[in-house]
Amino acid sequence: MALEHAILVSLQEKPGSGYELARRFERSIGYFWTASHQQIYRVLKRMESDGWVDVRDVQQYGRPDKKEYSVAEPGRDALCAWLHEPTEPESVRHDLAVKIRGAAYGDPAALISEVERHRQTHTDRLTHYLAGEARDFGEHPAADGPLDAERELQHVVLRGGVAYERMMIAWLDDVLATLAGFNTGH
Amino acid sequence: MALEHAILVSLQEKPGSGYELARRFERSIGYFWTASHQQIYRVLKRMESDGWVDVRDVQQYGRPDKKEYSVAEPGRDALCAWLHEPTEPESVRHDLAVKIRGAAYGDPAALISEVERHRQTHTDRLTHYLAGEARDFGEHPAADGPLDAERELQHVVLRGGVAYERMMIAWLDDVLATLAGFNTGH
DNA sequence: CGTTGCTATGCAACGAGGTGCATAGGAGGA
DNA sequence: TCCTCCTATGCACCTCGTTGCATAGCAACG
Repeated sequence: MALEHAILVSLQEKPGSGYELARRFERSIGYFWTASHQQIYRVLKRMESDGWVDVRDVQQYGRPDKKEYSVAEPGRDALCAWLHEPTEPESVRHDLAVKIRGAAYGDPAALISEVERHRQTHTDRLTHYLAGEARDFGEHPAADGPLDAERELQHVVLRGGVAYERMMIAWLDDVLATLAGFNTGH
Repeated sequence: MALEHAILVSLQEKPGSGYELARRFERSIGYFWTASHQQIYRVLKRMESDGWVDVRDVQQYGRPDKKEYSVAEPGRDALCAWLHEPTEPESVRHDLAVKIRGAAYGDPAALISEVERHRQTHTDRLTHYLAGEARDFGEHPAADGPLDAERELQHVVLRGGVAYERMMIAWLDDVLATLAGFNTGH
């Protein structure tokens, strides 16, 4: 029930079309909230009919026209209200953890390549995050970037991503060492 | 599409009823894969009609009778096959991260109690994990517990949970320090 | 006896989310 | 010219998951 709010935040940071939002959900926002373009278009329709966002037709040359969405007053109110109500769920779905526990009843060695693949994904993301951090949050003092609060809050969320990836890489190394123990007949 | 597999893993570790599975999904397995009892009963029905699990009526005294499920041959095969196919999604849904980025357009101070509440939840979970680790994976050598592989794999997953909670607590402290910076007008 | 609470199973309805497909304009290459 | 790819929007269908409710046995308490 919070995709609306993720979209509101993204549109506050910068107005854009459904397509552009979908691209943002493949990076930045997408690192802690995933959404497909179908979902985004559907929710944007609802938000528009609820008056949360305004739409503006934008003609483009060299590419199809688009609809640019921006946050309307009721949308800002809804976002503000959401910030004040508690968030509980944080539902978790770690396929890999289930697989690791399940490996005891199959072939533990078969998991090694899978775990290594996940490790690679996480090192790639970490590299990507660190590059983004150096680019957007280097020592230069804000310059023409976003406001201080916006900027610092984006930065602390990014640091969370960095911490998460580092933790995962260290844990996957632990998992690999454990799996290796079975091969060498520990 | 992996609740079936999570149930298979849990039933491999120990056969049980839908109700008992629901309890397990409130702890242990539930720490990395959530499921409600309605979902579990529905999926168990399907797994039974697919021949993945066997059912046995168990009469109980002092409490209602139950159906005890255990993994059948096709279920073991399905679990083994799943272990060999790659897992990609790992879809993420971090309300709190969205809220933190959104706080720039509302009242950042309003988030402090929310973040502190989350921090408390994570310290509680960490304490709980560490207690479980000391209980189930203390220095005593396996004793009458599960097999070595099963035991070690359960342990490495638990260590993952511990690492995750520690990372979250450290990050939430970072978030709180950042939010405090706005109050003191850094 | 009625109430509360735990064990145990289940249905109905709804909304969220994913898969697959359709459409359409334009760019660039074979 | 056809093919492929990128931008851009959208529908239809189906599954997953949540919410709310219903049933029923038994225990403990007042």
